[in-house]
Amino acid sequence: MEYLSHLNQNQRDAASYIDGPLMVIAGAGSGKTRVLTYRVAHLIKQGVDPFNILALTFTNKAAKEMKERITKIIGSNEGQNIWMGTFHSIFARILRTEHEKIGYPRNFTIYDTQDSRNLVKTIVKEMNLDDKIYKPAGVLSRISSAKSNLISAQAYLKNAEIASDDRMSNRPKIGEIYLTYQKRCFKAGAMDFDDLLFKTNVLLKDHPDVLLSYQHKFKHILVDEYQDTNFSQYLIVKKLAATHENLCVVGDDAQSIYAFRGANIQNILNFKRDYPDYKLFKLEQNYRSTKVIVNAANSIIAKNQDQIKKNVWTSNAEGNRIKVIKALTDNEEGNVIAQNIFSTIQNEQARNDEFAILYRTNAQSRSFEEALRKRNVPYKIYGGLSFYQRKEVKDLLAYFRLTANHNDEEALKRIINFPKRGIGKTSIDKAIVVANEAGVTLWDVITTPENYALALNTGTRNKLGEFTTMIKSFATKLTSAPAYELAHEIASSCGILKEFYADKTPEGISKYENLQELLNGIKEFSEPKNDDDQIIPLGDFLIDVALLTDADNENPEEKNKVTLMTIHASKGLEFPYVYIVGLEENLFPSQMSLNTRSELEEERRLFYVALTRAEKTAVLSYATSRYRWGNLITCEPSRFIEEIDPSFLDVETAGPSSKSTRKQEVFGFGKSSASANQSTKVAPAPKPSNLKKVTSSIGTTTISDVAVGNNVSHERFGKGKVINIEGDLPNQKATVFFPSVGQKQLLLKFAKLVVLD
DNA sequence: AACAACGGGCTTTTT
DNA sequence: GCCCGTTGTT
Repeated sequence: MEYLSHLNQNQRDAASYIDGPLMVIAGAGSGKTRVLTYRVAHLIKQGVDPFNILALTFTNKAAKEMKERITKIIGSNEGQNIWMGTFHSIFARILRTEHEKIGYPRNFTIYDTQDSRNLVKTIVKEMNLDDKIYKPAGVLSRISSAKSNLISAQAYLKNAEIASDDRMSNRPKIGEIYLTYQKRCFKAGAMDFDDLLFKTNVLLKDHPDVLLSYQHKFKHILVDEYQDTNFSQYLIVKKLAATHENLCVVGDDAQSIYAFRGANIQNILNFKRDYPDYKLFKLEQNYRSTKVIVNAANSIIAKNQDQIKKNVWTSNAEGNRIKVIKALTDNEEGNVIAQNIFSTIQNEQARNDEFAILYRTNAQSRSFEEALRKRNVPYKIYGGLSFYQRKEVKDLLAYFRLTANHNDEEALKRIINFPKRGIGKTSIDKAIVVANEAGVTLWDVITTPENYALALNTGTRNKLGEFTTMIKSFATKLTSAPAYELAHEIASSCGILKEFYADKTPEGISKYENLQELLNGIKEFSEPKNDDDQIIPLGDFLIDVALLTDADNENPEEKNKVTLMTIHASKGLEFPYVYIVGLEENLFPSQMSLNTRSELEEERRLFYVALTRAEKTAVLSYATSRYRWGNLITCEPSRFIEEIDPSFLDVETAGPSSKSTRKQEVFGFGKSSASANQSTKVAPAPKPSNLKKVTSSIGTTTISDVAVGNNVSHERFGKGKVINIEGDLPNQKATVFFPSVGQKQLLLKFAKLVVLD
C-alpha cells in the first residue's frame, strides 16, 4: 500500500474506493490521470485480473502512457493485459471478434471521414440532388449526430421532429440519404466511426448472451474524460456495468469541449440518477499552475451558467501576471510571439519543448511557423494533414484495405486506376450504375462482368481482369503471411512504389519516403510482442491504423521542439510556457458559436482548457487585423480577455511598428460597457469611437439601421424578418425569424445583418 | 483517357 | 490564399 502514499487524501480515497459506482469530478491539473493510474494499479495489487479491467480513455496515446505508468507501479508486465484504449479502438476490437452476430465480415473496413464524405457525395449525386444544398460535410454531420444518439436511419425517417427540422433547413431528403448511406456501408462491409459505437449498441442489445459475457468479463470499468462521452457511449458503459456496477467515471464539466460532436454533459448529471448510491469525489487542488493562472481561469469559468460548482485552488507560487499582447497584424503577432519565445529561451535557459502555442483553428499556424523558422527555433505542429491522411499513404492503405475486404468500394474507387492502368472514369461509372441496379457490389461487377450487362470493350475487360487477379492473389496470403511481408509485396507489385520512385521532384521524394515510413510502421507493428510467435496479419493493422491520430504518432526526432497545436488537441497536456493566440472576436470565440449561450459557453470552456495548460507563464495575444481568405479584415479583441479579472493581467503592446504610439495604446479593460468593440484611440483608419458602427469582414452594418419589421439577410441563415429588438446599444439583441431555420436570437454587433428594404 | 487551367468555396474543433 | 473538384483541351 506504500504506493498510495503518492496521493493526497482525496485522490487516495477515490483511488481505493473499489466496490460500487463512483464519480470523480477533477478540476484542471488536479491529478486526474494520477488517480486513474493508481486506481488501476491498486485493483491489480488487490488481486483483480487485468483481463477483467476495462479502461476507456480519450486517446490511444493516453492509454499507452497510462499502461506504462501502471506497469511501473505494479512492477510487472501484467498491466499490458488491461483492456485499455479509446471507445472506438476497444469496441472495434470487440466487433471484430463478434462480427458474425451483426452480419459483418471479420475484416470489415473502417471508413474515415473522407471516405464517408465521398460516399455521401456519391449518393447525393445519384439521387440527383443539389450538392450545394446537400453539402456532404453538412449531411454527414447530421447523420453522425443521429447515430451518436442511436437514431437509426429508419427511426430518423419516422421522426416527425427531425423531418420538420430538415424541411426547415431545406434539406428534406437527408433521411433518405442516411438510409442509402447505411445500406452502402453495409454492402461494402464498412463502418464509419459512429458505426463502431452504434453497432456495439446493436450487438449488446440483440445478443443478450454476448452482453452477458462482456458484463461478466469486465468486472471493473473506468471511463476517463467522461464529460466528453456521447449518448451512444454512455449506453454502452451503462450496459456493460450493469452486473457488477463497479464503475468509475472521471471528468470535469468545465473542460467539456466536444459538445459540437455530440458529447453530452448530461451524462455526468445522469450518473446520480442511474446509480443513486454512487460516491462522489471532488479533486480541487491544482498541482500544475501558479496562483495567478488558477485564479484567472476560475474568474473566466465563473461566467458560465452551466457548471458544477467547485473550488479549484493551489498552494503553488503566486507567479507572474498574464501578459496580453496586441499586434497590428497576424504576421506581427507571429513575430512578437516568436521573439518572446526566443528571448525567454535565452534569458531563462528554458528548453524548446517547454513552450506551446495554442490556437483556435489550424489555419492560424502559418504566421507562427514562419516567425519561428526565421529565428531558427525548432517547432512541431500537430494537426492539419496527418500522416495517414496523405494521398500517397491513403492510396497504399487502400490497396491493403481492398485486399482485406474486396467490397470496400471507397478503396476500390481510389486505386482501380492508380497507378494508371487505363481503366477510366467512364468505365468505372458504368460499372457502378450496373452494380447499383443489380444490388451487388462493385467488386462483383468487375470480377464477373459477363454476368452483368456491362458494356465495355475487351481491352478494358482484360485490364479489369488483371487488376482483380492481382488483388485476389494478395488476398490468398492474408492470414498466412505476417503483416509486413504482405504489405511489402503489395507495395512493390501494385506499382505504387515504382510510381513515386520515378518522381524525382521534392514532393515525389517525400511521398516515396512516406510510403517507406508506412511500411516501417507495419514492420514494427507486426513484430511479435509475446513469445507465442503468432502471426500478426495485415487485417489487424488496418483496424488499428484507422483509429490512430497524429497524437499517437509521435516520433523521437520530435523532441525538444516548440509545440504548435489547436486547443482541442492540447487537452490533457501541460507546458511551462503557454501562448494563447488569435484572441479575437469571431475567431475565438468562433463566429459559428455566437448564436446560442451554450455554444458560447463551450468556447469559454475551451479558453479555460487553454489557460489551464500553463504551469508557469501564460501569454495572450491578438491582432487588430489579419488575412482571411486573402482579404485583410479588421479584428476586435476577444471578450475572453475582458472577462479575466484584470488584476491578473499585464497589458502591454509590443512590436516595432507600435513604438510611436505606445503611450496611448493602453487597453481599456474597464468593467463598464461591454465594449469589446473598439479600444484603440489611435486607430490608423478613421473610425468613430462611439460604437455605432461595426466593422466586419463582410460589409458594414449600422446597427441603428435595423428595425422591427425589417426584412434582413444573414450570412448563414439567409433571409428573415426582425420580430423584436431589445437591449442597449452595443449589445442590442434582435429576434429574427428565418424561414430556413426558425427563430434566432442574434446580437446585432456580430450578426452582420443586411437590411433588405 | 490523360493532363492543364480555371473557379468556387472555405475555416471551427476530431474519434 | 489554398485546396479541391470541375471543365476544357489534346
